[in-house]
Amino acid sequence: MAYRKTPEVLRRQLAAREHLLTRATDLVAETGWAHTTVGAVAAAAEVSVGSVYQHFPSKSALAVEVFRRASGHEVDVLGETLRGAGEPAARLARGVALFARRALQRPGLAHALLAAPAEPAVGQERLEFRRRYHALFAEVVREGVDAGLLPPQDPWITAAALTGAVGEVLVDPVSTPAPGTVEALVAELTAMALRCAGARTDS
Amino acid sequence: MAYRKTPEVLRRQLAAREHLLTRATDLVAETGWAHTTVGAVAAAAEVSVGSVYQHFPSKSALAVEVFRRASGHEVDVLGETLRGAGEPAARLARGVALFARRALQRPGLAHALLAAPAEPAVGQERLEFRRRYHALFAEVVREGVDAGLLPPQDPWITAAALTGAVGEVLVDPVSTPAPGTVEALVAELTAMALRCAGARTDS
DNA sequence: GCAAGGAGTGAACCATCATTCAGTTCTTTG
DNA sequence: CAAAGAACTGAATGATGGTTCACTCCTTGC
Repeated sequence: MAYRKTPEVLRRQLAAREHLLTRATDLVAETGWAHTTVGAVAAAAEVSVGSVYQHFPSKSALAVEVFRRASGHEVDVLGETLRGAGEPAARLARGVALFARRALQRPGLAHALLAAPAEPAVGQERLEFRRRYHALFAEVVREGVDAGLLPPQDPWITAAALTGAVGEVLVDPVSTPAPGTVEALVAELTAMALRCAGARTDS
Repeated sequence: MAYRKTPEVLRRQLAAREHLLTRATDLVAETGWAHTTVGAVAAAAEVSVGSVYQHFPSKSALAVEVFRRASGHEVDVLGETLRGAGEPAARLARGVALFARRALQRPGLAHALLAAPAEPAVGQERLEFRRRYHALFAEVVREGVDAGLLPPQDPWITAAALTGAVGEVLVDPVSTPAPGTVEALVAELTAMALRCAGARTDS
């Protein structure tokens, strides 16, 4: 035997894979899924088209991994906040604000993850992650209802509304124009979320 | 001159056009935009591919018209209800219920219109119609706020949440399984909408 | 240095569709 | 019925973009 994979080679391979993923994510955030062709990703990562297939079995697989990474991170962050300390309503408010603020910081990526047209495999993945968002929101709402802090309601519907509301705001490119408007928007969204869940705003 | 268009011929042409549109709409509702190719539409309408181009300059034009017809009808119906008689909150409740009920009656079409991946031209149209839905909802909310019947709020955000919430419920294929569940779902959605706008539910 | 074998390359290949157009069929009118 | 002029047809065309593969370039271990 004259050749064996060395740790150094493996490290380099992994790095190349990471590089492809980050460049592909950037591309998706900037241009959307439609413009993210294999050729474009390869060019952005400064490798050949063929090399992409050394790391991913197909374009779909690459796209799905891009989606999973970005979305997974959001779910984790949101989950941490929603499951944190404090009363359910307070956690809900913090979660919505965090979710919205993060999305508004990276509008392109948020749009790609939540709404932009994508190939079927990514669409499937999107459904799966939407379910996770719903589950997280629904859990907090359920807690609030069970503790008598929120009025009786179907937590799943409320959760869907919250996800949908934030998503809607992002889908419309008319929004997020002035940087100074962000906090006002977040405040309005949070207030809406609390009303939506039936929390007393006693403003 | 040996040939001139006869009213009969014009009628037949118009009928063929209508036929194409209805079959295309059915196809989109059943299989989504991706599977709705020119060839598939032609086959469904039992005409040749070339004939499609006698009625529409391009596939995009056909798709856009399919979308406009279906969505336009929904906007009209919703607008009528939201601008009808009664207090803002009552109209809002009726509008949401109507919107949801109609969507749940034709889940495939609703999904195609609100969420399914589509070509850019249709996506653009979708944005436009989403804005119309928002405007309709926002108008009612604004009326309620101005009349002091609803708490101060950004009507646009509330409208976005309402659209998003109904959309979310439809995007998830897990929903709308049992036919008997529809009314319960509509009731929950309506209650959520009223909370969302800050209307007193005084249940 | 060198043989073995993987990694990297990109032009060629292939599949999918939208679109066109030369030929055919149908309608109208004299 | 015949000529004119549309409407209809579907195979050919063209564009796009994912996938492959014969080839070159590196690394490794002797």
